Amino acid sequence: MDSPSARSLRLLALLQTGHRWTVADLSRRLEVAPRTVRRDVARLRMLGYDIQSHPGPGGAYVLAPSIKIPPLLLDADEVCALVTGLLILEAGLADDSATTVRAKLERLLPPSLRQRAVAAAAATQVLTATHAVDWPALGMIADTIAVGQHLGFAYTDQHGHASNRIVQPYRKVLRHGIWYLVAYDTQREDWRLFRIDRVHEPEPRTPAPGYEAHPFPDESIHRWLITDFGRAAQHVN
DNA sequence: ATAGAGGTCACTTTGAGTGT
DNA sequence: ACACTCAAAGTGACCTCTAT
Repeated sequence: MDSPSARSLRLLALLQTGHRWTVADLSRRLEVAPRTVRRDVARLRMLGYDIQSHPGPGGAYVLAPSIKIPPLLLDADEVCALVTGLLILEAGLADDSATTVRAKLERLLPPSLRQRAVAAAAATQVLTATHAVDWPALGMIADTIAVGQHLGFAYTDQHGHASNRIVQPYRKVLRHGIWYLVAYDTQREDWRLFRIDRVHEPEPRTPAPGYEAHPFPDESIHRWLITDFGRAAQHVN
């Protein structure tokens, strides 16, 4: 049996089809009693969704035709957590990408939750340094990690020395507003840490035939990042 | 007569708190 | 760690009222 939240999400998805749904139809589709369907409808209305009903013969539930709502169902605490997370990200970024995401989220939320999102944003101040983020590069790195490709790029180290690298990317890490790439350098045959803002012209590379990916030497990437990252970051490539 | 709205009650499930 | 208790929430059944 679905949890109440999961069932409400399914109910919302059914209503979004634009069809007129009787309680009997919905109770069959959701495999719950009609009374439970009505209670779920009431819950969605409390969240601000405009679900219209027509008493009497031929009556049915229908989502207000002017309302276009995505299948997004969050409670007030989850909205608060999500907004806070975006604010932390906003504070660490030099561009407005997280800000626009938060604006879109607010537009998608029903009124009562939108009020919570706005309140959470207005009441929160995050203090941190900001750094420019190369989103296309981050996206490309994520893709290459996901599909097991290598990454080729030009790199300028902290001393201004330029070099060309081909690496097996492992993780991108955000620390103090700076994005790093943890990767195995296939030419130097060792693990390296790269600042992504010093990476230029990254492009996916197909690994050589027979190449076997290097597993990260420590089974706990998280522990490594916590205990060794500070030292490693001081000697970043 | 049909169908949605909503109140009440009993039962079940779930999670927190407590004792051993 | 485990068992037990208890409160809260969810659910289904039954009912009455209202609108068509």
